[in-house]
Amino acid sequence: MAGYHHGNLRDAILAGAVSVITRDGVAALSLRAVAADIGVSHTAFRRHFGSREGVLNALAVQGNLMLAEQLRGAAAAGEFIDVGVAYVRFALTNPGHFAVMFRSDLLDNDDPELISARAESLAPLRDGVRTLGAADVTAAEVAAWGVVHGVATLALNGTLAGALDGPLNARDQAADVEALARRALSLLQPPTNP
Amino acid sequence: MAGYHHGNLRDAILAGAVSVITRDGVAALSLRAVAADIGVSHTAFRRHFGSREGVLNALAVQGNLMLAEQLRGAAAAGEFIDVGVAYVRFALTNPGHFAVMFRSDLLDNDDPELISARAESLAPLRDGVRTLGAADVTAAEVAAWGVVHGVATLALNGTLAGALDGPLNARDQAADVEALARRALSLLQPPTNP
DNA sequence: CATCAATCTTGACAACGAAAAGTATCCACT
DNA sequence: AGTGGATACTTTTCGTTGTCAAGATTGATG
Repeated sequence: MAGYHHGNLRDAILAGAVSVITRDGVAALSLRAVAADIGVSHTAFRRHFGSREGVLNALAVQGNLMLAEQLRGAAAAGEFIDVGVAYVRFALTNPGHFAVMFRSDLLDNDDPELISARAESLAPLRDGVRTLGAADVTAAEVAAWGVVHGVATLALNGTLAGALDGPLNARDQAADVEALARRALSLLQPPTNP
Repeated sequence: MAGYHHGNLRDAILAGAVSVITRDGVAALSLRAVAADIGVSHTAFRRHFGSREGVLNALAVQGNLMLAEQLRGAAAAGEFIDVGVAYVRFALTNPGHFAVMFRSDLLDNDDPELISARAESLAPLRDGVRTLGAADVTAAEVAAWGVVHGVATLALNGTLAGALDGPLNARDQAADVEALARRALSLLQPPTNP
């Protein structure tokens, strides 16, 4: 298995890249370092991804497909608010992927695979919002997506933990953020008196 | 004025960097290119900023101070929802700054100047939320900040325009996003029947 | 067992951020 | 007026990075 042909270099490179990005951010990603870790030459990735942008695109596609699956699962098991919480949970659980998925300045946004994967991941959230029966559907979609994306982003870059005094005290921060997201999302639901 | 001493190199570098980041993103920022544009050597910035991280920190501080001013102005002239819209407007008007302000992986987050500037920019938003009189104040803060930050982020990376079919048709996109943010924020206000 | 395409390596290149050491200009003090 | 020192910028060098062209190795197919 350790010969000239790696056998599963594509996945190995993606996994290595995710690990680095999770730890140090995408700016610190060195494909040469990842390759050295795996034990291949510094240009081995080019056959599979073409360029650095290709690696990030593959990561973004993979992340969107993973997110889509999570959201579909949450939609099947619960209601709208669970889909929103699942969005935040995905971001906190897969920070390496999430850090790349929306960085259009680092990606080839015309890649059909990426476009398709993005549509797939967004669909469950939009469907969930529809069940709210809001008067302004577009506004509700934007509000829901905005809240979960904003909370996820702010939590990941540490701003949320730094700014809010009370509930975010390091230990089990992921669970706290999820709970916070749930409380925030519930404000979007029309007060339950029909 | 065009001698050995530039006179205002610090501001010139910041302006040049903002321009590049606005056009091509922070990953494409080359301090050497900025220096060449200005007409100084490629290490001239080190006296003023120390390192590349120093430049980005200065940009983040500047951005937060600008944002704080905008939000204070909106708070003085309007109510909570105007503060939220001003947040989105700032992001769309100053994408170069906004792209750096929350990138903790690129910044020295222990910089006292940055910490102070961040607190200053966040205060008006938190104060505005308080006027809503929500039962769960923390949830309202997170929801409000999350919505405006999420909408701004999604709009800036093009995801919002790509995903929503209706209202975002390129032309005058900034105004459209602002209007959308206002509609989304209004969902956070308890329906006006006391 | 001979090809041949797929996969990985080698070597070279330009661009980048960082660092050390040097040079020019300005300012304060006499 | 002139001089000493601090401030602002330059030059040179270094290690690292992504990219590219060309070559070496392997496994599958006939």
